[in-house]
Amino acid sequence: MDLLKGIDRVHHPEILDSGIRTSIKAKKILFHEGDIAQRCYLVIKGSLKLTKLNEQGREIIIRYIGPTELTAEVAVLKEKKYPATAEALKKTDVISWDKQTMLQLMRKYPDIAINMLDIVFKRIDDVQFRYLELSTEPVEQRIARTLMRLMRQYGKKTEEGVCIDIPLSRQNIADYCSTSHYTASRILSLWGKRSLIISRREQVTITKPHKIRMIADEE
Amino acid sequence: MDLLKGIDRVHHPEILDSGIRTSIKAKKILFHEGDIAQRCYLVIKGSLKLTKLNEQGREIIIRYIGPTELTAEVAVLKEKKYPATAEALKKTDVISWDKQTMLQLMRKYPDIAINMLDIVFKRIDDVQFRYLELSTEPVEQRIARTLMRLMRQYGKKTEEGVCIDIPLSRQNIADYCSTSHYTASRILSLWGKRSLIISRREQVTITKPHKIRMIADEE
DNA sequence: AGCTGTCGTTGCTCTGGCGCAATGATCGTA
DNA sequence: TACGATCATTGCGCCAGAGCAACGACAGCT
Repeated sequence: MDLLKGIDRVHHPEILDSGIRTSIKAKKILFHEGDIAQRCYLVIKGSLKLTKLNEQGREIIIRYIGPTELTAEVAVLKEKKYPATAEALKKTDVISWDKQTMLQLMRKYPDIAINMLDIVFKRIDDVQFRYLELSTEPVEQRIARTLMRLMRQYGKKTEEGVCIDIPLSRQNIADYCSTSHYTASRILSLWGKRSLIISRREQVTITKPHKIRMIADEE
Repeated sequence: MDLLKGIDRVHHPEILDSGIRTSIKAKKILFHEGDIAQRCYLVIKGSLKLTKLNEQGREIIIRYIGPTELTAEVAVLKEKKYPATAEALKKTDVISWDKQTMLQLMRKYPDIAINMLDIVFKRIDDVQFRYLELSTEPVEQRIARTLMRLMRQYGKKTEEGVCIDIPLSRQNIADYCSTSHYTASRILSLWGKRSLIISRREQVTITKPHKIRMIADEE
């Protein structure tokens, strides 16, 4: 639990209970880009997709958010807008806090504030790195890196390989690494033929992680 | 002064004096990407260029940092690395604080912590927006937006127009909006012929800001 | 003044990847 | 089980922009 790192387990219930537990149905929107940020959210179960739209209505995926991850931290400050839209991929449980409650918590447990800073810095690092990637790496490499990222976040071992356990269309992959669904499809189907992955409708299983990693050229 | 917003002027000297004032010569490096972050910096006079390198050694510019702006906030947390390299464009004066001092300050003046959060959230917003831009807008538009940004940050009124008052080569512009210096040169020289700008060696003056703004297509 | 090195410009070529169109595969629903 | 809707695949043409090469302009140094 990123937010509670370093805090004695005894206090966890108090902290979590001070928020409101809600459940969002699959494909429902939790908050919209541009709305005034009222609450920040911790995902307990399920998954969110965080996206932004440009003026022409093209969607890009900022990231996926799974259990134990926090989002909309910006809600702790006043008069801020949500910088992106969050949509539930499946039935998703979250705990949310409004500004006052979260600030009180941070005052009582300063580690929460530190952890939040830590989360936020990691976020910056992440976007900046992906920005660098987008500037300088070709699509194939970006897709490979995206699969590696998703594998680490959502990978489930199966007898076929590591399955990325969220609904993941070619369009989603394209939106996540800024390409077209045509290109995403072409590359995935190529990798499928080479047996690096098994690709089904809205689902990818990685059978040769090391090979994908080589294409990603990490480090 | 972003960092001191909302804090009584009486306390400013104490806060600023608790840091160390240093001067960096033009073209000298203040900190390197990847080094352990020891201090965070407030620019008083002059300017910094913040860059990242990819594996192949290609440079991208994250942003320029001018007076009253803060950088390397990440240094308040332990064991963090500088996420980018900062180089002085000209002789630049900064005030810097180490982790302990800054944390003490934040404890004594909680507004500093709030302001820092605010700065950091603005940073995320910024990168995410530029990421969206890079994904979806053509080069010409990105260059126009970059010029608008630099104009707001470094614009000086002259009789010719608004001059961007930092050394700014075509290569710099290219690194800032992820294109090649060839393309940057072609576009700037086109705009020069249309008298939207006056472009000299390492210097750009915008004579028709509204036209550039139209190309940037802001809002 | 002349030399050297950096920066800027521009014609040319080449290609990564976009987007259309057509088709096939699979899902949910009645 | 049949049908519409969404998702995936692939051949094809096209073009924005990268990169090379060659040259010009200007700055700083001796």
